[in-house]
Amino acid sequence: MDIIRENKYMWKVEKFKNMKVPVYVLTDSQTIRSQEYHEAIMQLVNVATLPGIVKGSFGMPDIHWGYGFPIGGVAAFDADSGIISPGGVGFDINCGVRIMTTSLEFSEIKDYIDEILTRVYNEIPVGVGSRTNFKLSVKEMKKILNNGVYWAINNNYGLAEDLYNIEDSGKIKYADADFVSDEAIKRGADELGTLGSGNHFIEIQIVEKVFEKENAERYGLFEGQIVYMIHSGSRGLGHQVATDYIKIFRDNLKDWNKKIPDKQLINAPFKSKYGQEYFSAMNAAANFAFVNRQIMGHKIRNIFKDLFDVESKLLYDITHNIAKLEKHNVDGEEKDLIVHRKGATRAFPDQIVLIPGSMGSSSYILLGTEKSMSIAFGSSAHGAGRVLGRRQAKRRLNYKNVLNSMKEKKIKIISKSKNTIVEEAPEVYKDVDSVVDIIEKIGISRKIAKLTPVGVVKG
DNA sequence: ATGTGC
Repeated sequence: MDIIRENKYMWKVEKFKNMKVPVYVLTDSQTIRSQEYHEAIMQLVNVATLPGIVKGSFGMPDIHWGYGFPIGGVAAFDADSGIISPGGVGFDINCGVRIMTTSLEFSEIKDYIDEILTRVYNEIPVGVGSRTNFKLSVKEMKKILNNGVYWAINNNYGLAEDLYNIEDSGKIKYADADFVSDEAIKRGADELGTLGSGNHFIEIQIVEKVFEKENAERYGLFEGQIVYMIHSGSRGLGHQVATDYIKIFRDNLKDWNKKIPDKQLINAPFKSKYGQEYFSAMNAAANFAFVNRQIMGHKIRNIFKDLFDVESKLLYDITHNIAKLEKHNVDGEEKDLIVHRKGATRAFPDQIVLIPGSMGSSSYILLGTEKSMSIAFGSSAHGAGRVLGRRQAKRRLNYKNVLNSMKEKKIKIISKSKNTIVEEAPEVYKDVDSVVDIIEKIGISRKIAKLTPVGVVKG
């Protein structure tokens, strides 16, 4: 397999064998040859063989191996002749990031970080299997799955204005709860407003640096400001939807999937019965995830209101695990496409892009660009990308050292699991600053603000 | 990511 240089930050694998389009990887010359890239690029090659794929099989700078499709991959399929695949979305449907801003400066809250973290930890269930102590009825769950954040606003979990600041207003219209299994609904019924574990987090952060003053001001951002970020998804409900439809496709679309180069790329024609049913269920799970982050954001907003008498503003909430029906210009022709972004963020012109770091490392607020539309269907990266697997992390790092380095950086942390701390330590990820620098140099997003954590809640 | 592994 030859990887050729297309330009300074774009690499190409020409079509060979059954590939319908080339592979394009957006990154610099240092990372392109690394081991974790090699596996991911092989997966992008496999994706390039799938029916109806348009233009290219794209890798963002943070790509690494995932189920079927790599994490950090973007692939768009013709809505009429193409496919939809659960592996191209990921198990955590609508895993995403929410950022909320306050009018506070760090100096005003620096003595209260522990108190904020303790209250967040006490009021929001975190960790593996985190549950609320109430169970929603099936009827209520279906309302949530169909109406997304509109349900939350109607039930006093937030302000009406929040709807303007969520991707798709927190409600994807193609959702249909009738295609979500009883089992998935059951799993979700006591998981609404819970963080989960792994790379999910709640952080209190400082705006460390503003890059574009005018744009920062437009969004009410200033250096020294306190903001908070939530990184979470659709919990067990989304996981169950993915599991259910992978099985449904296996049971019912055996012939259709005969030629896929990897079993994990199992898919359905988008316009088919099974394709549409997965699309409806996936969007229902996406709405659940929007509400999940809405409820956590609302609770933290109330904690800040109670402690400091300030109102927080939802700046933006974005997903980085989803397949979306979008119109894009391909070779001068407007086409309806089903754009799979798995560990990739939509980055339309002038739209907020959020890139979360991990524990000790920084997070970023960026803006999408016109140029991103002409590269990978208006997409950008979603994080730093792992360099160490969970097992490797446990072998090379230990809990005390990770905590000490957090302490040296003056970052407070509350966590449910020692394992998670080691598995999600900053050292386990690529340097987020360099990933962000690359996406800015490529031109798919522009930096608006860099955020540094002062307090972290982990599962 | 996940009531963490078929």
